[in-house]
Amino acid sequence: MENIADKKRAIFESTLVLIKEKGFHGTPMSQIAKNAGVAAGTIYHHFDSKETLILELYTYIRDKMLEAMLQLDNEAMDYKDRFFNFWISHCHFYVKNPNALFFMEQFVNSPYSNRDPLQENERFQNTFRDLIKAGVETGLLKPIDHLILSALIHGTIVNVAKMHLCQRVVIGEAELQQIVEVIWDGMHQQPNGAATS
Amino acid sequence: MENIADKKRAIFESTLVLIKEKGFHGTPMSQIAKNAGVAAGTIYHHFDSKETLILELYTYIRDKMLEAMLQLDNEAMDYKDRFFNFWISHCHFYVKNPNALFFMEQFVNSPYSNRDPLQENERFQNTFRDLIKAGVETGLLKPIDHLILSALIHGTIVNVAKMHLCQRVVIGEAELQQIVEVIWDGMHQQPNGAATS
Amino acid sequence: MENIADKKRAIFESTLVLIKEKGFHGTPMSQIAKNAGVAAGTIYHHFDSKETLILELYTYIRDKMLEAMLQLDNEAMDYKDRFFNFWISHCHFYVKNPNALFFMEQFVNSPYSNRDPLQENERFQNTFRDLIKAGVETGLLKPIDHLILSALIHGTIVNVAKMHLCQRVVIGEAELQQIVEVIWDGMHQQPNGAATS
Amino acid sequence: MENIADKKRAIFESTLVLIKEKGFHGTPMSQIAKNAGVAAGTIYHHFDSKETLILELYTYIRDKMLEAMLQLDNEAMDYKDRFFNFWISHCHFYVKNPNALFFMEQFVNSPYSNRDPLQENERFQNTFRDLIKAGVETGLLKPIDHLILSALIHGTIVNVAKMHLCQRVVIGEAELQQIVEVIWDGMHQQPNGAATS
DNA sequence: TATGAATGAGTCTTCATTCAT
DNA sequence: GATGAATGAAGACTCATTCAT
Repeated sequence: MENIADKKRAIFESTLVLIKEKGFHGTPMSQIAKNAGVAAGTIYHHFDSKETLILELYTYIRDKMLEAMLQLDNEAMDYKDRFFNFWISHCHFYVKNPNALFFMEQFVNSPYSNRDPLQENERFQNTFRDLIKAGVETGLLKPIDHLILSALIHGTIVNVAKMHLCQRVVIGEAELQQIVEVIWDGMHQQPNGAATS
Repeated sequence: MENIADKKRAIFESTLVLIKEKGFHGTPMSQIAKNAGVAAGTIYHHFDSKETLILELYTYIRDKMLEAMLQLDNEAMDYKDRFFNFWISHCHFYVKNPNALFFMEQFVNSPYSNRDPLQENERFQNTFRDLIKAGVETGLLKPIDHLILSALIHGTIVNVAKMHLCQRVVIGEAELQQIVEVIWDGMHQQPNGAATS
Repeated sequence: MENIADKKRAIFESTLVLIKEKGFHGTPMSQIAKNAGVAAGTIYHHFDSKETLILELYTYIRDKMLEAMLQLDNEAMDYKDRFFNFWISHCHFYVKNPNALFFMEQFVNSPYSNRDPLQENERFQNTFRDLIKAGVETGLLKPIDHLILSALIHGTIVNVAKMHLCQRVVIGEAELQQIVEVIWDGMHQQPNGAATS
Repeated sequence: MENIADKKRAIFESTLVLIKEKGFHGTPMSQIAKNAGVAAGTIYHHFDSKETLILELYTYIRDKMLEAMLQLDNEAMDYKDRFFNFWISHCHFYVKNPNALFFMEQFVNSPYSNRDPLQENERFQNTFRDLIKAGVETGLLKPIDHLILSALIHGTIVNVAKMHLCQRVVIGEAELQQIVEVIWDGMHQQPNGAATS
């Protein structure tokens, strides 16, 4: 039976919607249950506590995100294309899943994230990190600690997605392309090693 | 009286510390009061509710941040220097006020920020926006919607500051310089109008 | 089928163990089921409710206790020996079945026992009462209401067994003998009718 | 102000009544609060949790009991009189405070009592123990471990009080006197050292 | 009969807010 | 204004019981 997985998914999605609207605190388990179409007690057959639910929801989203991002990726592709792909598909994911974006942002800035074992998630981190590292090692990206480059990339993705979702600017495919160009131009290293001044 | 302002400040700082540690939900008014050295009821002489307190705290921090950022700014300076200054002093502010960073990040991603009239804050936004707009208009920055550029800049500042505070990379003045260079290189438009490819 | 009786017994024993450790309240039906090796719903094929289960468990234990106590009894024996036997075998039962002791003590002091029809149990009461009554009637015991004498006897048995189980004193066979001697000396009536002063 | 102590007392008494009627489990904090004339939350200003409340209630009762028992005691009195006094005033206390009796009996047989530090209560234990020890040392009582004698005494007190309260026998002052006589006769040692056989 | 996932009423507990002093 | 005890609504969580399989 797919039932169990289905029920968990229903609870995840219900939680996601409510947390986006009301925040962690503003989202009672009773309402999560109601919106998921189950009884309050049922949640506790699948998750030990509200905290566990949120922690697992985090992992669930990371997995979905990774899947979405790998769909277009291909190690045989040109580095720059892979770089662009990554940035854009990550951004797309957030734009298409705004609840996920707001959840993630609340999560990483909340005390929950400190308690997270962060191991499952490493699969996501690793994939991303390897791409950046490779760029630095092959000299395509400037010689800067890959963690810093990641921070820069991730920061831009999230903020651009948020700006889009807040409807403050229209950001179509053309704009996205233009934006990644900016990121790339900043991180890219000229073949002769001379970064633009 | 300075007393009132002092008491408000004490409440603000107490709130800031607790929210960084425990999050909005994990921070009861009673504890804010205790850490601020006042009685629980006293907070309600200064703030209508917990929500008001948090909303005002947001403004309080924006003001402090603006003040910090304007200290080194000077309209007579070279554009690139002003740009660098802005980025770096903003980042410095967060690094020196980690509680403020974590508060702001929780705030902007919470349902609180949706209710914020966003008017007070415009002072901050305006100052920043004008700089970016000027860059675009004078052709020093690529011709991209200034809101997008702001998003990119802000995203990088916040994420670099977080990475620094999480102690995952050592980020000294040299690294900061190097990082803004990346941002600048990405946004800067070559005099001849040809952006790097 | 022996199966049904076996299953009931398994449920009884599981309940007994858990109630000793956790008390009535701390013992969920689900755990009783798990420790008994059956499903939660199965219990309800054998008992109408948790209350019924506990009420029947009470009877189950009374029966086991009576059986244990009658094993050494024999109407042909000397009265004093029967008296000693009763006291000691009752105490032995509790010492060998500490779970039963703790269950009974919780039970008789709980609101459950008020609802108990107390009929089944009379078999136990009767056997015991008859012995005491006979003692009074034959003048071997002091002329005191047999219910009072029973209370005295039962109170000493239970408390001595508890003291033993709490490991606060070592109580071997010699001590037991000495203790019943005390009880007997107190209740026994001198042939000449003069009770000790 | 006596207010705080008064409020605690009101909560204690409310708890006592309800626990006698409904048991630990059947007594919700909300009802304790209502019967005590306070709000549910108020209880938590005085007690950390339901468990703490019950633990403190235990101590509260021990104290009241000790006080009642010492009222008639006097070291200058004849040993036998003190012994009788102790037994009877203890029994009286239970008869006059049936709620206390049922609470104590539930308590000592529940998992709560295992967590009790049992230190405060030692005052009670010590007073009682000293009396018994003195009896053994002076040869007035049979040479049996004082813990065993205590168990016998306490067991009889509690069970006689219960029998009285269950209305199964009328136990007046004359009967009480007669009963302690039984206990005394059992434990007392003949001057010539020959216990009755 | 046996199962065990699902139910939802009921519990303990927290905490924003009030108000008499 | 300041205090902090009191309030009680609301939330997380438990568990006896049911019922479709």
